[in-house]
Amino acid sequence: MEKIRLSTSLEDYLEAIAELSNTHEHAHTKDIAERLKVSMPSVTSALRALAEKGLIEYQSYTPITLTAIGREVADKIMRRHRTLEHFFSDVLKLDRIEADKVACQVEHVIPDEVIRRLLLLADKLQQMPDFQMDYSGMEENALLPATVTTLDRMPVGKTGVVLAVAPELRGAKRFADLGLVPGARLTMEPAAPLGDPLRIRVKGCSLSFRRSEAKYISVKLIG
Amino acid sequence: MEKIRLSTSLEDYLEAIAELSNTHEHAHTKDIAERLKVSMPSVTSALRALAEKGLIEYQSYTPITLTAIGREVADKIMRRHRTLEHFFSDVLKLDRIEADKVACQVEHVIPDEVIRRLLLLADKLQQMPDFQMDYSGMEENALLPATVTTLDRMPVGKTGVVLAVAPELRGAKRFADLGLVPGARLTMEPAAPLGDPLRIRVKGCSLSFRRSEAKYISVKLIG
DNA sequence: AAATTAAGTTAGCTAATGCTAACTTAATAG
DNA sequence: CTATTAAGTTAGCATTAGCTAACTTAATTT
Repeated sequence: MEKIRLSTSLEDYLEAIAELSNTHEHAHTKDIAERLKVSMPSVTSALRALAEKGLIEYQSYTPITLTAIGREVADKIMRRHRTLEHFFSDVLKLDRIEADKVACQVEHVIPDEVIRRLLLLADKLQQMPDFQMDYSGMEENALLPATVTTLDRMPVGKTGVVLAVAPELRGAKRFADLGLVPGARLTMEPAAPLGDPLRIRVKGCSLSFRRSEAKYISVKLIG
Repeated sequence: MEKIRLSTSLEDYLEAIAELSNTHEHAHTKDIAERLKVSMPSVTSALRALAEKGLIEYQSYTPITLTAIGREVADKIMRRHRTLEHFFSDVLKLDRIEADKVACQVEHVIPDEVIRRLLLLADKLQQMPDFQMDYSGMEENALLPATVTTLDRMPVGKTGVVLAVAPELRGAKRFADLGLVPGARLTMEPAAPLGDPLRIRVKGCSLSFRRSEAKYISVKLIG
């Protein structure tokens, strides 16, 4: 089997066709257009493209049918979609509509392996009956809290947890040996007058960085 | 402040410029091209587009600078990126490079609210020292397991957990009252000869569906 | 300072995806 | 069995985003 590369939008069309041919007798141009919120001519050209790739049987003014391969590809797309939707709705507690919308976007760009892991995570969490997430807090319009930043932006006196040290940082290994590893807790110490060589405290020792170096270190603020 | 709508690719360019102007004196066309793996002329036209939107200061053959707004927008994009990267690398245990790559794709299509929830989830899990995920199992090339499907595709005799019942299903409420709610465990019973009215057992009672209706019910297979 | 090289730009092409307006086919209603 | 309407298509245009080839500007060598 050759690998069939579909663009985002062709994946959407194929998915819509598959779903419509489940519920209705045939997938109609108009229904596809409505579902994907595009014009009918856009659908027509998408159909031509899908037919060229052997995913659907298509001739003008004639009902559309999925080929065997088309069916297979569509199934996979739908499986991916449903898995993501499940994660968004059951783990992240988005409402159905939102979960569907996000899944619809993300499904085109996320590798299978990541989906597999999301599913495993969802499973695991579902098997822990005492696990309860509270996602409330300024709901809809919340600005993304600035909890994840880089070291150079961290205010003096604050404490954070190291998330990652970019390998591009010169001497990253050396710093790792000194305790600057993901998970380590660090505190920003009062800096030099100009604010450039900045100092942090990690596991008892005190390290100093140029501000330009500090950009390479991701930190999650605590408290 | 007017909301600035950036395309996926312009977001990438802006992000690259912001990162380069952190590490290097200025962001150079060539460096941007290399980082994003595009040709230099592509960069030039992107620069023009960004300048037009007031995000960068740009004149031919002259060093690029971010405007105040550009800086702000770039910061937000980078924050989103880092938060996703954090989730993928620390929760889903993807390696740095993969986490970065996936974040880079997903960041363009996922709403802030979802990112916020992912961050809250990551936090929570990090605060549970005994929580350990095992994502192993045919690593890289794993096909996505078909564990999430729809009811109509479920084999006879198998058991599954209801994930969701699409509101489009006629009589969804009635079924919910009978126990068909997310989380409920169900078993597929032997069906009629033609396979059409299919029967399932949920919490002691037995329900039957037309195959076309069953499409609306998402199920995760168990075992 | 002239010559050479590297960086950056312009011009002009292609492909994907969408649109509107105009046309053709098929379906439906008298 | 026409006449009308609805569905579907074609033609032609616009935008985004990328490319190569050719040119211009800036930087570097000698």
